Amino acid sequence: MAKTVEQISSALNLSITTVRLVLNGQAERYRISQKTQKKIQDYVNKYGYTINHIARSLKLNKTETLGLIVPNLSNPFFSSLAESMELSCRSKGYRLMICCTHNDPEHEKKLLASLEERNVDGIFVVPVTEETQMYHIKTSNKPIVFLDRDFAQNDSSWVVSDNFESGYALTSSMFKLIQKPIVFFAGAPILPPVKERIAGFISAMVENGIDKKDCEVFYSQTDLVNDGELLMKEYIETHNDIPQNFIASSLPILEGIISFLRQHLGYIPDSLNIGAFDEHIMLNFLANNIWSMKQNDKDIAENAIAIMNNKILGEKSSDQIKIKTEIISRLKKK
Amino acid sequence: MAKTVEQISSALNLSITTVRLVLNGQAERYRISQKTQKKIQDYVNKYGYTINHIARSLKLNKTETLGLIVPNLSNPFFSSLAESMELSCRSKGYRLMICCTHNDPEHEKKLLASLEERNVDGIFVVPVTEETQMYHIKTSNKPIVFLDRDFAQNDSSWVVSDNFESGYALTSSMFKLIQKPIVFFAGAPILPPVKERIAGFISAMVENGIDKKDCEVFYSQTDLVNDGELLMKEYIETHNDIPQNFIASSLPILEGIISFLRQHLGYIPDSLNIGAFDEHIMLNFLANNIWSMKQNDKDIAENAIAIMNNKILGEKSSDQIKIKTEIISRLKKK
DNA sequence: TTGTAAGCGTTATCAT
DNA sequence: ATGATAACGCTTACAA
Repeated sequence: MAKTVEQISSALNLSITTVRLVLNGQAERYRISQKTQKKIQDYVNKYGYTINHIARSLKLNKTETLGLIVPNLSNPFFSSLAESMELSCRSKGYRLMICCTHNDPEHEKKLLASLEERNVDGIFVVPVTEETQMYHIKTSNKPIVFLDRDFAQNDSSWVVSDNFESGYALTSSMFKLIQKPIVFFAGAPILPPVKERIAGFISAMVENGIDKKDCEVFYSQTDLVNDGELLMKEYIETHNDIPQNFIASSLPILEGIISFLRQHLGYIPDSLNIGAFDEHIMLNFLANNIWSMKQNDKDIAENAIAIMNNKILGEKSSDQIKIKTEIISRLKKK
Repeated sequence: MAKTVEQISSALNLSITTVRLVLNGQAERYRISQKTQKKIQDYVNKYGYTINHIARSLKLNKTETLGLIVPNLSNPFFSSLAESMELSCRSKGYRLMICCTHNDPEHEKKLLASLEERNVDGIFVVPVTEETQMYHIKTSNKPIVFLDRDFAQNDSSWVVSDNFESGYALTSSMFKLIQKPIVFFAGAPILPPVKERIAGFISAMVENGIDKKDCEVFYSQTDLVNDGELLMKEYIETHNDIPQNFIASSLPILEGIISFLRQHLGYIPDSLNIGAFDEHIMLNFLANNIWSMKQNDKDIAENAIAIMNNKILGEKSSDQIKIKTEIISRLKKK
């Protein structure tokens, strides 16, 4: 199978050019005779022909492939982002190579290098640290669009959610119902989205008459399930009680918090009012009042690929786009 | 940046071969002078060098890249499978290209063709239908390892979970506690895993003295959230009641079931006993007794890549491996 | 110790 | 209407 053009042409006693012209649909333009066309078509129908994209890439110096580097796929936000990115890329005629860094900065650098070696046309990155982001900006010679977060605050291109607004809206919504202070469990406050969500949270609290020093924020190191557990543990140790109203800065953090409660108490009190960043249908599983801020990953993906396309086409735009989030509330029926 | 070997050699007035030898770590073998080596090293340190993997691939006819085709990434099982696959591949020196079919057979065929055009060294597929699986087997000229399901029942290579045993174990475990008939909500019974899980379920029920005709199985078309909702709707319409004890054939189906209950009743009765295929930490969110069968995606990934490696090395093994699953039970404290 | 040259399968340009 | 050929950057065998 998988004849090359060379094989086809020699089998049919035609020149490579002739075969290529009909294979590339330029038969009419060059007025290749019907007979020749048919001969070639028949042969291809019989034996098949799969173009060698590698050779094509070498010649044209483009691969029609883009790279996506995310921390992981177990965070549902990243997996749905990856899925949306893959869809958007394909609709623009690109393949997507998805890689995970597992939060390892060195790994992230190696992945970027490896994508460049493979000559992808452009790279999307959810950077793990400020340092890696700066490194990529400095060393890469491919178009880069950063996703989900921007540490750099320079003229690099990025598409992120409007996290301040998101934190503000979530907090306001919750406060309207519960009228009480809310605790914020923050995964990794080094991450700009977390920082901004906290800022939005505090801003909304203050606006609702809560003193800034009464806004409790618990910090952790990373955005993983384990840290959610530690955060809740820490709260319980310091307060000798569980928090009635809280917000989790990401789904993995929430997963950890709930897991810890389940272990600690044996159940999840359904009186808790819970706010969450990122939406997931499994939030339905909770019996509580629950508000979640859904990021619009389709929108993020489409904007990101549009920017990338511009860059590839040589327009040196350095676009920076904030995408609106949407609140989903699930309230108990009384 | 990104000098090519050609550029380096002409800049330093050395031959291409010389530069290449030191870049490929063969300097000692060919006794390149220290001075020359240093000159090259310094230059590369200063200007950088990223090998053109595309050109290399064209010459060597291998890309060190594998393809993975899954239905989607929103099903947490597939996203964690993809993550594990990516890890395993990388540990063996391969890149992984992840693509989603969104359950579209034609799409699946196109993706496979496109991976072949890109000359990947091998392809992992979670096939959507028997027809596509057969098609791949017949038309592909790359090594293929099927994952999660095998429709073909011939000598193709696959790695799947032991789904009969999985269904049997889950049902037995649940029955031990509840001693009552259990309802099975089946996503897409055309899928071999679902079929086998049902067979295991029935086998366990019968063994526990339940008459086979009292084993209720509700069927649907696909494995998506929407079908879970329809299944529960159908049950409620025919029984005028909700099922006390049930099993969902996949997480999306369970998500649909729970969502429907939440809409229909306004809450999830915590008396329900729930069995689920595939594990997810968010099952912690449910207040119910819940048993889940965890597939060992790391094991699946490692076996799959091992088989692939053999195939690539030319050993015509057609391995077929069933991976054990593990039960996770979360029982309410009394 | 260093250099030369063929070839991988395309594309693109120029001849016939 | 069809054919010949250079070039993309790499590997590899062989020559000097």
